[in-house]
Amino acid sequence: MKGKRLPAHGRLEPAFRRLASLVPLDEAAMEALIDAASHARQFKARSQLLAEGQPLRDPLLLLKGWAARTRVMEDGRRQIIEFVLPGDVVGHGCPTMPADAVTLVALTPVSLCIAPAPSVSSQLEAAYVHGRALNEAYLFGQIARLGRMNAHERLEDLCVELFDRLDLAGLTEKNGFAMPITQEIVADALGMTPVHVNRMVQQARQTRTLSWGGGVLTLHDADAMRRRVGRPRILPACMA
Amino acid sequence: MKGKRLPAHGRLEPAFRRLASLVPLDEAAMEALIDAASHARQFKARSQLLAEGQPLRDPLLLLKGWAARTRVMEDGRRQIIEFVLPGDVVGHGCPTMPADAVTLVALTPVSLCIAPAPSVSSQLEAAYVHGRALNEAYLFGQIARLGRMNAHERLEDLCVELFDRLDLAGLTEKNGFAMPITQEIVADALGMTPVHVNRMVQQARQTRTLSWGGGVLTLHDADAMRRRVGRPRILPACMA
DNA sequence: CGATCCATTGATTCTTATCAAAATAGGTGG
DNA sequence: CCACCTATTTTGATAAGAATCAATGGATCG
Repeated sequence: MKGKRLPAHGRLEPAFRRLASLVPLDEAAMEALIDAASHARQFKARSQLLAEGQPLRDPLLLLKGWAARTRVMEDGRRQIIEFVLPGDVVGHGCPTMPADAVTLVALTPVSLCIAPAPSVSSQLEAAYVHGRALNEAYLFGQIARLGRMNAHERLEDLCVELFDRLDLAGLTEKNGFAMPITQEIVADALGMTPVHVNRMVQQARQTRTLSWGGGVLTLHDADAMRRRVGRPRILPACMA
Repeated sequence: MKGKRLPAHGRLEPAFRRLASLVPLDEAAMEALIDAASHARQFKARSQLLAEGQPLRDPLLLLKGWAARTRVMEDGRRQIIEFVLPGDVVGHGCPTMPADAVTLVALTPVSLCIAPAPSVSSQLEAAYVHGRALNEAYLFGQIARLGRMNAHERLEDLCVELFDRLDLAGLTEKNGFAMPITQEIVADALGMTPVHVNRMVQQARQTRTLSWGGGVLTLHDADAMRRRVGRPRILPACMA
């Protein structure tokens, strides 16, 4: 397969585009990705992609749709640990260590494939490393959000994180992006009740901070918001 | 150096003992650890061990004392992302990616050394992998704690986590352990105010759930507590 | 002995959860 | 295209949980 046959960067599959944003990928990497994607599997929303504590043979690459790692308590309280977006790799950590007590669920219809082995290209490996580092940073962000921000700040902070993450995959347009999840799911991520999320959304709409409707979320001033939540944009090293 | 010269398991340096709990270590690993520890550096409480975003040449191994990764907001709010305890390795992630916006600070006087390269022994490498996996699980635990538990549960959950983690390093006695940090620091970890932490501690004392005083924390029934917080004990794979 | 840090207590306010219900949107089959 | 069903969003009223403000008491350490 020749380079000519690869799609132009602007039209890349979002998941590939995100990886290529982290580290420019060579042809070997692209071919491996395209091959892996050709064996992708589809899952319905709400399907459990990975059971709690299930050991993971191969790391998975999310191609399309949104997923989340969640933890559910006995009484039903649910916490989303992290969102998994197109281009994210899950299960890089430790194949032998199923201690996580965390489940991977599809939040929307999802397309998944096995992540090509890092050995096919050093660029691909570097992209994985950077991806892991970014995801760790997002985890830290989630902790700070839950621990030290109020409801209003949490919502803004999450919106900015989602925007920045989706932007790496080319899944944003100007100041907005497709937001395929419900307020209830946002509540599960932010450690709040759906009712309160709704109130915060109302408030943000009134202050013209954001619009959210019809499955599209728009940040009216992403930079101002980023400043307000004290979160410098998290970028991979190669773009800093 | 011969095996005979190695200290008996029961008298191992806690940091080594923790690593050895994850994966039994061979002589090469032990020697590398002992050698690394001989170049350890001491730091005072509150010293900043790693500045925000500073790239990390070599991963560090904490030998003695407690540290924490923290994030501080502009207005002074502080969140402890995770505690770093003896035997924990910091900076394994991604040497090239300083996007973290997280700082490593000593909570007590601390002794640190450069973690021996995993290449010295496959057992050591495996121990690192398991250590990373455990630490990721602790991170997830922290998120669920902050997102979905009330103040009382958070305190209990953290106590159980600390107990289990210290136990791996042999730093517990029966049901208790040395607790070298203040309620204010616990508050920073639990996303609460020091005042409220204090109230929860009072309450836990009255219900004879725990004792905390004179730098020692005792869990009167760790298993019951573990059940109450719905947290199966997190163990490395080799001990499950 | 003063100074400082930490733990503790009380009074009050603010935030967020909870409960209940109405309105809206989306999807399906007729 | 409509009627209907279900999921989601929205609104209101109230209660619980945690923060805030303000002090006091107890240690410990030069």
